[in-house]
Amino acid sequence: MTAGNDRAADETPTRRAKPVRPAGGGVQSVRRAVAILTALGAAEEGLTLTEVCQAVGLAPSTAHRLLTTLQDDRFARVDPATGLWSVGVGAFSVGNGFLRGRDLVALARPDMRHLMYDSGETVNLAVAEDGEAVYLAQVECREMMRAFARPGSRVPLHCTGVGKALLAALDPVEADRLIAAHPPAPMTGRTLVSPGQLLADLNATRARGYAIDDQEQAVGLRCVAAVIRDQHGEPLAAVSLSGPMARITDARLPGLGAMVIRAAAALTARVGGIPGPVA
Amino acid sequence: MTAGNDRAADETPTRRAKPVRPAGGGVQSVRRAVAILTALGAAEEGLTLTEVCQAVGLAPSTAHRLLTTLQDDRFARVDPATGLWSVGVGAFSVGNGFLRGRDLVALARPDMRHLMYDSGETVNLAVAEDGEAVYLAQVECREMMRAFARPGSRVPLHCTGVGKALLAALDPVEADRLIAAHPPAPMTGRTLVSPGQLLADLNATRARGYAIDDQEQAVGLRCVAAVIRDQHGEPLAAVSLSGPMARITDARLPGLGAMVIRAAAALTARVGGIPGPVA
DNA sequence: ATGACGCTTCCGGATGGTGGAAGCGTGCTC
DNA sequence: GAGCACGCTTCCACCATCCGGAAGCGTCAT
Repeated sequence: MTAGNDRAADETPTRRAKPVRPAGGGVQSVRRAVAILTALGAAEEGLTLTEVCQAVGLAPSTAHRLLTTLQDDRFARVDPATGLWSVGVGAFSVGNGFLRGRDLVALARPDMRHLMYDSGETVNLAVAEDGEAVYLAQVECREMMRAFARPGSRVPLHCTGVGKALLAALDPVEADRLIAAHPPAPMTGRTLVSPGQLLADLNATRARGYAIDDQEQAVGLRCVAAVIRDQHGEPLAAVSLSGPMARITDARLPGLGAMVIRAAAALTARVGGIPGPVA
Repeated sequence: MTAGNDRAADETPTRRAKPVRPAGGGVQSVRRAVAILTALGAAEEGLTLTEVCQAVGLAPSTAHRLLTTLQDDRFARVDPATGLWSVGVGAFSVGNGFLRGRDLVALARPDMRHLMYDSGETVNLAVAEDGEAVYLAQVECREMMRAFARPGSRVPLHCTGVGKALLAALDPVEADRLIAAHPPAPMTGRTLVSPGQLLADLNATRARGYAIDDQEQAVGLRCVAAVIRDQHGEPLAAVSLSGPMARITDARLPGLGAMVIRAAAALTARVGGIPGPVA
């Protein structure tokens, strides 16, 4: 929306030199509260009041008032001993409401567990959202060394198993648009950064039925992934198996790929989807 | 929700009576935004603007402005087709930050102490790990004779209150797998060793809401236990009350069971969990 | 014991929020 | 197909609400 901030003549010389809205019309205090929550959510261990102030650029009194307001609703909490603020249960409960409506996660969980038992590797479920993949759920394996992806965290599409599985299942023009909008950034030395390489890999993915991420996101991490489709045959989500190079060997790839394809097919059926019009 | 909107028909002639802000002790718009998010999170399928207004008692324009502000930060989202508002990815991502630093032991301690005072018996907290139960924390009662479980120690699932509470809450195939992997060993003359007995007891546990260990782990030791669930409704941990036969009499069992159920429910809420899909 | 730092509370001022009303757009009914 | 009704969205003037400087207080380190 065009921020119509130019209506008031603004002739007044003593006017604030901050006429432009940071990001358009909104409710300032709500926006600030959200920024604070986001900062808290990104923090590893919790933040002191001063750190919150630095993170969002607010006066201590303002930040404190917002924090205590959030605290009243359990959206934020403070450890009295350390004075560290962190995300509260309320935000967690509400955030999990995001998964409601499409009970994908609830439906997927049993299949994910079975897949974890069959393969012995960590299973992830992710959806595409705004040109990135968002992890929705994870079933961790019991190995000492295992991949960890926090539900809710975002990763690029071009360098992850789930991302490439989703991209490969999209309409090509849509995929091109997404790739153009989010230029592939190199994460490791093996990341596919040129559109040509990436498109070739997506073709291979389609042919093979599952995507392979061979240390393209993180060194030493491999995964395989397959797509779950909705009732129109369009990609809805992706499941992946991920683990260290030491366990996900070349020899195991076809077997793991078959497992993840089978699980994705089961999930597609479970959500009432149909296999896509395969080329 | 009795939306206590008292704006109309107030006694306020023209002047606020300078209250001690019984409920206004925060930032109004933030509080309202949080209320909206909570309403969205509780909704099964999403809410129309009008429903949001009714839920939180706001004017449509105000609710709309708050919603669009939240939408800018991805805390809320609207389906253009249906006009239904729901919780956005941003809230999901941020909310999951709660899991970092969700220290089950620290969160549980107050409730455990409370439970110990109410019951007069020793309280234990345990999680399932690799087919066994691991004690995480204990609040000891002040009786001379009391059960002792060292935090960190492992016990079998089949013969302990916490273990059976956890088993009973698991997916049946999962429970079967665990029982098969860890064949029930007899600890006392009363230990349930046959799978049939054990499964029957797990059914009884589910029906009753709490597990009973009647000298199945150690002679003279009885306990009751109930399960704590995570955000998916899956078992996360269990709390138990344990003591000598002399004090944990048949007559007290139902009362103690109710207490342990109540404590487990409180803990489930505290960790952002939801009650499981009851059978 | 003294200082320094950071958290919390308070308060006047004016910025930013509020909600009534008008303006659409859409989906029904007739 | 026309009209209607409902609900979403934008606009605007008023003023309640929120902002942030400053003072007060507790805690920790020197």
